[in-house]
Amino acid sequence: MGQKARVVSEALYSDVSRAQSDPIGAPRVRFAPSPTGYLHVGSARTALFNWLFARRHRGVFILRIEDTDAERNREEWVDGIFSALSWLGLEPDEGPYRQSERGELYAAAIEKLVSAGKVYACDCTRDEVLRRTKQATTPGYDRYCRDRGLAPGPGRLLRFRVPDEGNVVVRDLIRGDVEFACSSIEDFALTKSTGAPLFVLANVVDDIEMRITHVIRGEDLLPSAPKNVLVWNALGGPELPVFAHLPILVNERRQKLSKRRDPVSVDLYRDQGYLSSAFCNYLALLGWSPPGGEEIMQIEQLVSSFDLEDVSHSPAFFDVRKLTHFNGEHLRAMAGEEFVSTCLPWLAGLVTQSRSLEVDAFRQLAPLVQERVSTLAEVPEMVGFLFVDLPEVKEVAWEKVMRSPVSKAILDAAASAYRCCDWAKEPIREATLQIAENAGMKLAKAQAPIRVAVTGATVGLPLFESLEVLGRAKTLERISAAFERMGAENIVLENAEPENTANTGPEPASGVAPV
RNA sequence: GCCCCCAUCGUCUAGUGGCCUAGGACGCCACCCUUUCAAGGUGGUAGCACGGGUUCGAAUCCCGUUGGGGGUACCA
Repeated sequence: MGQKARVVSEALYSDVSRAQSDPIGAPRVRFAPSPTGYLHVGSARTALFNWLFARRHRGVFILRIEDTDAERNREEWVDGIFSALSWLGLEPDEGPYRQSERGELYAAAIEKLVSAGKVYACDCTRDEVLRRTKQATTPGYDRYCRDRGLAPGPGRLLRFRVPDEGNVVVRDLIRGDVEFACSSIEDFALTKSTGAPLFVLANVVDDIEMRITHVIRGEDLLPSAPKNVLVWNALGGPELPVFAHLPILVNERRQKLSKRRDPVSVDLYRDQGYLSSAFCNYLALLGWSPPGGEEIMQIEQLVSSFDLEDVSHSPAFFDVRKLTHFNGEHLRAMAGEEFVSTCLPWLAGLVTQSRSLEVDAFRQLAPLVQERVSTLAEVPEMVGFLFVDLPEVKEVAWEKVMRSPVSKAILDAAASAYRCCDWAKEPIREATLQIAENAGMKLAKAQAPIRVAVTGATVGLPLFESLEVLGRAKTLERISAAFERMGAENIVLENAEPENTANTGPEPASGVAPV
């Protein structure tokens, strides 16, 4: 942050601290999305920063739907935004306001600007403007209608009369003062030719009316900030708001996240099993870093340490791998019961018999699941073996460990040992260890065929705990099913004696892969 | 084209002139732990875009270059 920015922010922060003891001066911020059907991750980050700032300084977080464009205004388009915000826990203190319901305000503002001569009517068609722009000296619109004295009316849009000289200074908490020469700003349109208000107008009218103190938004809006300032002053608004233009979020090609090729909908992450707390945590660290350095934080910690002056300047890449790591951390930080109830909806598709029985089985293994998953979506696969009659054995798993006489011998031994041992984790482990020793193998290697027979996979939850919860009957049933399949595949049983691999040729021992 | 913003490991970042031999986190690699897989622990990998200044001293301040990005609608 440059020297200028620091000076500016110090001045503003003294304002803020004054505001804390004076509710009338408390910061008022707004998140102002347009209806898009879903919440974009970049928008979510903007909403989060606004919300955090408001919470941190005991201010007010306002939600305003910028739906002045009638063609893009459908009710379901806003519902998606509401539900995503609510999932994230970013509930507004005021609103939602809808610009489509605030037409009188804009009409009054237009009236005011017209009578003050701040705007003028223009009846140029887009083609005409485009054609003339090419040889014009001014940027954009060539001011053709500026002095024609056209009366406002149907078919004529209203343009802002940008001063010929001077600069517009945008005070930005993150970037310092940004100056724009008036000569580089075109006479922009404030209304459509139908008279309908455009974004630049409605946005400023509402910010004034809602007494917004801090405009926190994406950097892509920085070029429109000088226009906002111009209109604000023309409207005779009170003290200008302070801007804070957040660095944008980019993809791996360093371009603004696009809905066409990047996964940008917040819903997508919710549906993939990410926790809103982890999502907010990760989003907060995109462009901001906590003074302490500790990255894994709950929402309350975010609120207590957040500040706009710690926001960085450069675009940030949305890295789903780091998000996933954060999610795992948040999952593991949950209380056991909370983790169980959070998982339940993800298990709904697996329920076969008695729900309470299955929930109970899941609850027993949940602590082991909890430290192994990084998204909720991984849960069903991990415990699926509990809820079926016979597991679906993955072919690669079968190929890898079951095509061996040694494996068949282990299953054979396990079948008899498991028939009589006490059915609990420890005795099962003891019995299995005995089998391994008899076969001259490590426990790690010997448990593999049992795991495949019982769960269908080479990796999974700790085996003996899994067997205990599964129950003796199902365990034996699965082992014998695997045993029979091996018979059908002409895998012969051999002695469970310790073998001398040097003499038995290349086949047997190497047939069991360590898993 | 014009206007504006930005520039530290692959990524997110700490760094506000000496504490920097540049710190942390994700990822990756190795080892430890271990009933598989994770988790956890330990260690490692890798960076100040370039060129000029200012200064006793620059990742840090200034200028320029280069590179990247955003904006440029009767969308928001």
